[in-house]
Amino acid sequence: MNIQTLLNQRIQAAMVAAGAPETAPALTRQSAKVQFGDYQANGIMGVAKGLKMNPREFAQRVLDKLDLSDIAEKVEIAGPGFINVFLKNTWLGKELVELRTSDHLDVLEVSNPETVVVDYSSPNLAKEMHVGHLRSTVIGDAVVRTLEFLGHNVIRQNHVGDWGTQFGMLLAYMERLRAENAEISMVLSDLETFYRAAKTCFDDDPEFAVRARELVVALQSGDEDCLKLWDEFIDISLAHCEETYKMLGVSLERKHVMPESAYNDDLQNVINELTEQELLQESNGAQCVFMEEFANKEGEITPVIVQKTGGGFLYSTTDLAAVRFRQHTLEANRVLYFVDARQSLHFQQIFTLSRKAGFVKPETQLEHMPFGTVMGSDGKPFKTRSGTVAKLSDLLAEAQERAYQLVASKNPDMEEEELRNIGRVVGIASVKYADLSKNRTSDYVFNWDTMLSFEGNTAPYLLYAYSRVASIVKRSEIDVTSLTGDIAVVEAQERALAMKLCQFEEAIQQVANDGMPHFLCAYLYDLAGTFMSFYEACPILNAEDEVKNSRLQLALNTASTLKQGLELLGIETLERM
RNA sequence: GCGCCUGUAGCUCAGUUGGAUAGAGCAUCCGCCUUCUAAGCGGACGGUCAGGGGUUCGAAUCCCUUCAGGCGUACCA
Repeated sequence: MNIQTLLNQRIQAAMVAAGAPETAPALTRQSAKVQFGDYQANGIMGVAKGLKMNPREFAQRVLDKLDLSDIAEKVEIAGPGFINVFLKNTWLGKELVELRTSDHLDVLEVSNPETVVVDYSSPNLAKEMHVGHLRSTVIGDAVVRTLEFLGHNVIRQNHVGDWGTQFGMLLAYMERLRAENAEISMVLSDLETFYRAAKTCFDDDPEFAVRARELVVALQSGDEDCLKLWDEFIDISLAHCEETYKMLGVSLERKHVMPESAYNDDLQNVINELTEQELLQESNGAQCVFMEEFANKEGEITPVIVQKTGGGFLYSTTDLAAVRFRQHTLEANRVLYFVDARQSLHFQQIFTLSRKAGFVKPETQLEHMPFGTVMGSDGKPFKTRSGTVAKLSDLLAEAQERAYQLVASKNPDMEEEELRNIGRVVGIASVKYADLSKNRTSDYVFNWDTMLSFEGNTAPYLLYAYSRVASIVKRSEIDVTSLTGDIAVVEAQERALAMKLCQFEEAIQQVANDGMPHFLCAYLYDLAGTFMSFYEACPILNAEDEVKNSRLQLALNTASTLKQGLELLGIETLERM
């Protein structure tokens, strides 16, 4: 149930009936304050102006055409011309019974599912995943889960970097180790060390550097031995990624990997098509596209280089090939790119060029979902104490250890095994939630203490709230599937909780539209807080039968909404903590 | 130089696309455990929304400008 949409449609229809143009927006929103009711329509003033009418007078005409008596107990005109809607408690109660008996939290699957291609995570396989990959991976995964929950056809694309000059260096080092009869898979168990060792050889040993360059050429010309070596490296590196995904609880699998190298055979075709369409222009030996959209005031254009002097291709070329693939083979209606904000210009260029070249249909949406940088407390990009970029797996291990210490200190009597599991869930959840709960586009400061705190908008608080609800449901010893009867919304805290529960769909709709999971986080935090207040004020298990039955259903709805919401964020829940 | 992003309470962050008296958490202070998990709840304090100008019924939000910071800007990705 999406109350906002429902009210918006009905108010808008009333506005049209009252003489507004068809396109006039009702702008129905959740009310800013309790005294303004549950929902407010903000569109009246703007429309009245267009009609050259007094806004309050027009609001009255709209009310004359608006019948909300089935769901609202009061609809009033307020201020300069707002329409405030106060929903009926009985209606909320009925909706909550719907919610409880629905297997989908009463969220309607979209009637027109889209094929949404989501490009996220996309680490470079030359190195291990580090903290810089956290945001794309975690945010992308939350959006993917949300889109799927709403019924869209989602195609994950892990556009990993598996090609380029640095692989020559890595392959040369593998070759050397092999000559020394070292066990390659063992040496590659720590990719970070491996990379650094290879780099040292490359910098210090001229012979090695020559060999590295030879291997790049061999690799790109399809030399079989070289490809075998490369395959082996890629396989091990991907296995590292998968380990991290598993640890993180991210839904990416091997089948979602669509590496850069997969487009190799298509790159020349991209150039050919651009040539045919007379979009290409040679400049300083490179093949470029000059688009007036990227001109400055003096008319100087920042070009897109699609082929280097000497014939080599670039990431632009690969991205263009990927756009074509996603349109023509995957048949995307919408393509989302969860990539660092620093690549904004690059994507603007790729998207604009893709349209000019007809690589996508006009109605296909290409959306860059940029995100900010994870910062240290010094305000600079997050590093470890030693000053290196933090490996993601190390970071996650530390999170679990820190959470374990916390949990163990609060539960001295708990079994070690359970403590470890709670530590694992809370630690991972804390890192993910700290990231997800911030506005995607801004930078944020990485801070262990705040993310692991039980106070405020944090994973521990939400997990605790969930375990509290779960505990109530369990203690009731009632087969919850057999619950029947009405949900009576009486006390203020019951009403606040009821209202929140009915707004789940609105929150996830925002996540799907804008690719911003922090809307769902804010919602869940609100919901948890509202439940806590209800929990303090309204006894559940000790209440009389009918009240108990009603409140238990409220608790049950809270539990399932929290659980589902966290699941959409890719966060596990705990029945006890 | 040019372009993009950011600037909101002492700190960390929201602010539903232009709506009503700008909201949370932390910190500080004051209350609440013989009843369902106090890892909790209730309350208080705290603001020139970086500065200035403009647009209009109405601006943290849109436009112009100044300042401060970050990032990008022709053959890395």
